[in-house]
Amino acid sequence: MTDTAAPSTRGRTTHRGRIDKRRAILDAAFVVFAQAGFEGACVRKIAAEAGVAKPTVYNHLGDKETLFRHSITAVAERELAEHLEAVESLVTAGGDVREALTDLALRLARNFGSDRASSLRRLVVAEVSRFPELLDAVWGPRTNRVEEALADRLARLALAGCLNMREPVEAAEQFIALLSGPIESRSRFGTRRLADQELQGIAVAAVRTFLRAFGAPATEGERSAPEAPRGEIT
Amino acid sequence: MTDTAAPSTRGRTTHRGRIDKRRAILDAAFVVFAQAGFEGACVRKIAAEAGVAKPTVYNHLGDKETLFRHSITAVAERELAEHLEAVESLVTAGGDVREALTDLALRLARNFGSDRASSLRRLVVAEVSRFPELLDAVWGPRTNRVEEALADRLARLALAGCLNMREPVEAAEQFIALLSGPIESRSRFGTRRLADQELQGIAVAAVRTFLRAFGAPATEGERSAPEAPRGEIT
DNA sequence: TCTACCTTGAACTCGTCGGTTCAAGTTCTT
DNA sequence: AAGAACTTGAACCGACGAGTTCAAGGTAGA
Repeated sequence: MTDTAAPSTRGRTTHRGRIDKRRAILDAAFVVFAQAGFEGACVRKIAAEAGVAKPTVYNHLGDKETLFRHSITAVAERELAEHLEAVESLVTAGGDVREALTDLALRLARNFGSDRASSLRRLVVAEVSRFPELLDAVWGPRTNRVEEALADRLARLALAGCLNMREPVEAAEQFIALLSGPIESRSRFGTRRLADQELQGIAVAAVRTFLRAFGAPATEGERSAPEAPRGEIT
Repeated sequence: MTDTAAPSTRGRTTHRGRIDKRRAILDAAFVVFAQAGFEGACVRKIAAEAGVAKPTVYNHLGDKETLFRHSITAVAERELAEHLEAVESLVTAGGDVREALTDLALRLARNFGSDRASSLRRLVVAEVSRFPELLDAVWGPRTNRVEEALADRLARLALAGCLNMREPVEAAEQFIALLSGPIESRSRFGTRRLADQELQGIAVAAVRTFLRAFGAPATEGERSAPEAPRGEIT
């Protein structure tokens, strides 16, 4: 930790080391902020975690506030991109709807349940009164961008006859809720790490309930049919 | 603000004023903590908000930490009691299941959406790493007590043939998720105050989806029947 | 080799906050 | 009236943290 500047980055162009240090500072800042909150974190600790001197931190990102903003938005963008990518990949390429939805649910659940995601959520919720503009970076400008994208996909599935719903945005909202709610609850606000098996259980349960509510009439026979085995994914 | 000690509390019995002051301090502490977080809040401000001198605060509740704990648990207990009371009142006394569930959902939604509740949630989420034991006060010792109580009620409804489910705890978890998820999302983490009409819409939508998934086969005709008007409660 | 930029560690300023002390009331009890 | 308990304002202390300054290197490019 104290030894920085891996020699591999030496022979590069001038500003290569700078960029590495900036990234290290941002990463360290997120770690320390996530653990202590904005007020509780001190810049000395961030500098130490980044393996960098304190003036260097102020040299790269002037304020503690801007440091906070940048470190948050950096991971928020990565997180949002992952969620969106998972949602965009929801297609019915001839396959089963339940399978596609379960796949999506599992990917989203793993994202939601990750340490980075829960730390990010905790931080933003905690400091939303001090930094209200961070909501836009994490969720999107006006409404939740993940829900929007999911609503688009669900609407196409409904048009294709694979689903049965009137309000795709409402259905998307509830799909996300069926996932994130239990994850938040069981992980006790991100305190307890959820095993992958538990995430699978939550995802399967969410999809089961979702399809019971919004499954297409064609596949309705599943409702009274004997349930698929519950714990694991087949 | 600077003028303290409303004369109305003067002529009481000796310890009456103490209790009033203690309560005022706890209330003020919650307000200030909710707005600034644990580290961000300073005792001077709490004392000022309570209309009380700073030593009085330390006289009643020694530490800043114990002050925090007490102010949080006080609010949390009231909140939890309200939720539990709402859940306990879920009975099917001959009436319609949808009506009873909608009633419950609306009461819970109004609780969730209140300023106190979202502030409480924000605070606990923010400081859960510093005060992990507060989760027990807010949620219950091991699992969410509201979900437990709701699971009991749902199980009885299922036994009475009004609902159709295998895992009442899972159904309860999802019912709560269908409520709290959209409320959290639409209120933007408690930043925006939700109008009562919006809360009604969320409650009705949650119950609709829940009954589509777990409604008893007897009332299944509702699934393809024309929807009830959506915005308001009839 | 020279120069310009970065980094580093340490010290420093300045403000704030948690917590205490104290003398001077104020109110209730006896 | 006497005394106990509580409150108050103000001052005080020690600690700590944000942000700056500075002299001493280090490194890259010309």
